[in-house]
Amino acid sequence: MRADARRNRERLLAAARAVFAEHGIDAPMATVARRAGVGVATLYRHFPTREALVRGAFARQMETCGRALGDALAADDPWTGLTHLVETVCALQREERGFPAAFLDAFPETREEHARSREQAERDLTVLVRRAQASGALRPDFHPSDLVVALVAHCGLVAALPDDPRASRRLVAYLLQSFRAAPPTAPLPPPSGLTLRGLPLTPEGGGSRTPRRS
Amino acid sequence: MRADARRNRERLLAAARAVFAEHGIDAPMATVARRAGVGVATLYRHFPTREALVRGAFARQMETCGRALGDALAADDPWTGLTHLVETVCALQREERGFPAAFLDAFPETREEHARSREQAERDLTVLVRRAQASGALRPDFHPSDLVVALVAHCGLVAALPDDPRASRRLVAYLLQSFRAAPPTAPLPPPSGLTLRGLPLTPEGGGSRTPRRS
DNA sequence: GCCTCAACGGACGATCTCGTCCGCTTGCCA
DNA sequence: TGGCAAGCGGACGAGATCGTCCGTTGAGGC
Repeated sequence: MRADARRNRERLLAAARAVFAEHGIDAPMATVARRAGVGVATLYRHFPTREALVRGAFARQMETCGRALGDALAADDPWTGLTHLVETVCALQREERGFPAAFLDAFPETREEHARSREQAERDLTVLVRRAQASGALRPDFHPSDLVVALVAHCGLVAALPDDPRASRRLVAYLLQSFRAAPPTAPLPPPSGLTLRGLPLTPEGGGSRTPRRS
Repeated sequence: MRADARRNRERLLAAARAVFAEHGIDAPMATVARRAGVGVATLYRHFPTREALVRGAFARQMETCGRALGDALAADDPWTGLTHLVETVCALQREERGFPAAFLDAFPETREEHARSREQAERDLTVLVRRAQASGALRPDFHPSDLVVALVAHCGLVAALPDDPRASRRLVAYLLQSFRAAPPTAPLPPPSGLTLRGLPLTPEGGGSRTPRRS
């Protein structure tokens, strides 16, 4: 790859993050190109689709999410691991503007290519949850899919209120406290059964569709 | 108003709900008109802006949300009232497809016209929270803005996963349990201080902007 | 230093959506 | 029943975005 091509690629990614943060991930491709100081053709040459650009722009964040699950499993105390996992992912969503939208966009459908690593992540999460329950810190009726529910809800919150880190922190605190085992609570409704499809808890986990808001 | 005009208006509202549910509230106006079996001009005559159409389509839901706060205040037990409030609003978001997006769209900025009734709602909510805390059921560090946080987060969840009522119910249950006063929990981060601006907890509360996703 | 081709840029046609304009239709009152 | 104005429909021009095509440029191997 020629030096100028590499340079332009980096410029495009930085411009994409800036533009997505400011105008949302539906911002015109031409805006990103202009911000990067290149022509549209160059943008399309490097990233043939908007999805490829989004994926490229937030690749680092996706990877961080992916590592977070591994770190959580490796932690001495499973509850601490789970807590760190939730806080890491939520902090990322809070801090990188366009990321929550990319995260949500990535969620609903993902190519089957990454099915293998997703299944692994799924198993890891199950193990983490079981261990945390066995340690007595996590409530016994917690279901792995509850983590997905929590992350998607938090994601929706920061997408709606990107200027309010306090709201995010507050929600995370409430959720983590309600996950904690406590003596006598009312039974929960049945778990949602959501899987990790597309959730970037695995390093490759990225999205494919570009759904409109519902 | 002529009979055919009234009929068309109703048709348009029904079509709008159907189309918004299926394609999101950004669906082309022409699609709504076609679904209603009328021309675009008729649509624009009845609803000059997309916002007016959205507002009209979900007016009943907005009103229900508005009443819910009054009902909560009137309830014998304030905790029961608060619980009903949250469950009513969340059930509405869960059941009417396009409503969560409309709700979120309505949120960030609202005309100052309704400032008065919003302030009233704000006061009502504060009273409700104080009463529930005095009764011992609501945790003392709960802040009225936490209700906004919870509703927006739930809204984001159902907007992202409109086909999964179980996820919604699960989140609501976790949140309500974490709001409940319990002996010894870690201190929460500072409250977000969000207000009810635009949240349709007051009968007139509707939105004005059409923000893109962030 | 020269030459070649990878890489560039921006114009352009296609597509989509918006909101208005204007001639026609029809409900309703006298 | 007749007339008229409220109401209707669809064509249309403006504006925005997409993604491609093609002539030009300059990076890097020799």
